[in-house]
Amino acid sequence: MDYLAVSKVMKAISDPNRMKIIDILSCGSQCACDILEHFDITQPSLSHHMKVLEKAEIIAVTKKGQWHHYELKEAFVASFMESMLTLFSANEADCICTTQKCTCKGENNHDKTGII
Amino acid sequence: MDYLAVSKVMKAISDPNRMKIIDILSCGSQCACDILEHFDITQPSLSHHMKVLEKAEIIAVTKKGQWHHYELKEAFVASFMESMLTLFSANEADCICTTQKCTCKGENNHDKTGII
DNA sequence: TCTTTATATAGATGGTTGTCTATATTTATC
DNA sequence: GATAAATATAGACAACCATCTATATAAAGA
Repeated sequence: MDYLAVSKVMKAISDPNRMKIIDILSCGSQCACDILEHFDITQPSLSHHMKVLEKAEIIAVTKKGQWHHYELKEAFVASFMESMLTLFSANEADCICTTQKCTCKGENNHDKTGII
Repeated sequence: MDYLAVSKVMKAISDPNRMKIIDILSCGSQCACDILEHFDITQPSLSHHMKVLEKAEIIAVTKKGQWHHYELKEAFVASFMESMLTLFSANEADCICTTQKCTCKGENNHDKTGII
């Protein structure tokens, strides 16, 4: 698992305002000026947040005249949820506990023999 | 949805090293010294990371003698995955687009009439 | 072309964070 | 009790980040 890559995406999500933006966009696409009305931040601050989400490939933009319409990328949602499932699941096939040497002095759920 | 609360938990997860710790613990509980061997950081740095995860109620500790055994909290995994589903899903019943006033000049998926 | 509206960029700033070294605390063992 | 091992705490520091004000760009309409 590419921890750095996934953590970059998570950091993009884990700001309260950006999380709210995602929640808003989960209902359908909206332009920046509409999104802004849900917040108490300035327009440049929102612009910054949109850039962060865009760079993380969480949202996509389509420009119509002066309006920039943002939408939540379905592909992102699917791949992110799968990453979270992988992270929290004990998948012994490619688990870090089996692929990396484990010199446990304590307990380890993979080795009940106490040899390792 | 409590964006601040969820974002605090996400911030706790979204460090590459802490994410790796979670991945390790998803295989079963381990003590700090065993976890440390997977990393290139110092012991105090790991101790700091464990505190962050503990404070976010992502992991739990049981102390046996000098060893502190850490485990991933099942309750956290369940509630976190549910939060993510809520975040990404368009739940029109309590969606922010319907509960908050929306003065959209552009498009909005909840209102096809163009009145709002 | 001038004005208005929507969005982006530049630069500054205060706060947060991940890491380190050094040291303390706690527990087991000799 | 002295030593060793596991973990925690204190304090420092560089890097990052969310926000702001001020300004620029781009598109639409008068």
